Amino acid sequence: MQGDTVIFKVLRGVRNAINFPRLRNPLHLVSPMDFSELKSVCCGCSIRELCLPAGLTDQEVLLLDQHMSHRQPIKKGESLYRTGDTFRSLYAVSTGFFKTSILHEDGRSQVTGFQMAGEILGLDAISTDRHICDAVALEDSVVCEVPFERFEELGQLMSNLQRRFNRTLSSEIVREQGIMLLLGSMRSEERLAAFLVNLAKRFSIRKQSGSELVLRMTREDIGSYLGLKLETVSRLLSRFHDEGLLDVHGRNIQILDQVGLNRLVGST
Amino acid sequence: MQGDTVIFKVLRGVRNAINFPRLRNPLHLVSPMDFSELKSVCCGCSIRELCLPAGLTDQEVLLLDQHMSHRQPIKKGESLYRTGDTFRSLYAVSTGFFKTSILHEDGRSQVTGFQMAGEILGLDAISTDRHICDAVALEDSVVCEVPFERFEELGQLMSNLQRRFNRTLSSEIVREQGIMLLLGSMRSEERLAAFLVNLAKRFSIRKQSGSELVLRMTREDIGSYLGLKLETVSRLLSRFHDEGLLDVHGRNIQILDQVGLNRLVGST
DNA sequence: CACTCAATTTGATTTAGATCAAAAAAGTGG
DNA sequence: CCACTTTTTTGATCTAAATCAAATTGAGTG
Repeated sequence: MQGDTVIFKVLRGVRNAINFPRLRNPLHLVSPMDFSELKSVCCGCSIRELCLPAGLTDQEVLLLDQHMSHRQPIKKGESLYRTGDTFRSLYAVSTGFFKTSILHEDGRSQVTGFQMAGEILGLDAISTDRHICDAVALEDSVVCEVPFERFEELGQLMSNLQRRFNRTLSSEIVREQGIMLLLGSMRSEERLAAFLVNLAKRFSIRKQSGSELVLRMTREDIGSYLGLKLETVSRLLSRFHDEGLLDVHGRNIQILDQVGLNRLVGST
Repeated sequence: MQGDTVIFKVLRGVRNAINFPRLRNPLHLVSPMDFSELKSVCCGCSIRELCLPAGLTDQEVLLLDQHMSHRQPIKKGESLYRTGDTFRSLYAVSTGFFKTSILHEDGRSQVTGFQMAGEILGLDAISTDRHICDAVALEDSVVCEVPFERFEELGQLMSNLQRRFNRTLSSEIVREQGIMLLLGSMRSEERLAAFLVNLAKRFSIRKQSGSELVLRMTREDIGSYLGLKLETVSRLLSRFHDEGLLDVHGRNIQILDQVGLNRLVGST
């Protein structure tokens, strides 16, 4: 294939250009390349800058690419991983929408996040080598698998990548702190408003409309995420609708008053 | 000083023994050593195994030591850092007790954690280079400052350290998920019971009594952390006392029925 | 030691959101 | 297209925890 030849050339360049320190076990670098693997997962990806490759040079991205597995499709409703599964890989959402939820012993469960294109799944599993939550696709999706052992080795080669990854992990800590604040000290309407504003922001960063939201999750999922019951979520949506903040048609929600919604989050 | 001489010898040994790859800028390794810095912060530390050096070899710990700043005392009530401060260092609690809290724009604040010996402060700041919470000492404490830039370089040298650090970050993510579960789907009594059980466990790991807790924080701090009002915390403590689960004398709390307390967390 | 200020406890009352219930709407598959 | 399940909405009622209020305890300071 023509494409592969080009990439091969560039790769040779990368090896020479990047002045990386020697690995203790550099076998995976000097072994003959498997061309079937050279799918250039990241290089042509439209959301590169929102994902793991963010901030890397083209050459570094190419090196990262080499260590990624194929893209993997996940059908709506399927689990990417489940609680207790041994952890081998992180997953970057390429397209689609996921939810993660933890299970409490007594059957209760709580949604801990919704992930869209560019966001990383599985960061929590690094600590114990086992997944501690379930990741379920809420629509037909595609993920990029990142075998973590290889990724850690690559981090040793590319300080740039490692630094970015430290930030990725730290950002997840910050995100969760935001939810702690939301769950611990906001009233129901503030929570829902914050949720919608956040969702809209993330959609618009991805070049999708920041006002026309198509929710992929049920009211129950939203409620679980926000520490509310589904009835409360439904009532609040109706109220926001009545107040002219939103236009609600089932899971299609249009934000009519961005400012008003933002005011709800910050105040009271 | 005699002590320094010994350490110096060992350090020479370390340099030769550890077969680390070359750094792009290895200046800080070959520059003449600053003996005043050689305090051996970690090596003799009793909580080494609970802290950043966990799992490192003696020689690796010595190398880490070389990159740490002095121990730094913090008086009760003082801030280690505040929201908005630029991030330069992580801090490992050596002795003492801290709380971290985030401030909402509208003045509301929420306690996001309590940190004791061996636990790391500042992980959330990596993402933005600014601290996003306040860290306040709840008793006279001592912290070990870990300049983060140097630490990242060291991570590039010692894959072992970097791997451990990835886990440290991931553990923090998991810890916060636990709190999300607590805030989102537990009733007040379960929250408080979970809090006490967790505190007791962490004390006992540190060779302190796992049943005689001396709380360093106010009822309001506890409430803020658990998403409850201080009156509720107080009432619950009184109730647990009446039910024979605890012996409560102000901030001195003795756990009388560990099993009963654990049952509260898991069930209902 | 007494004084002051902060923290804690306890009681009475209110309320936000949960729970229970039932109808309406939207998917889904044969 | 129809039968069937799941999801969503809306109403009536209940309750856990918040709020308001006041007394009590405790810690720190001149």
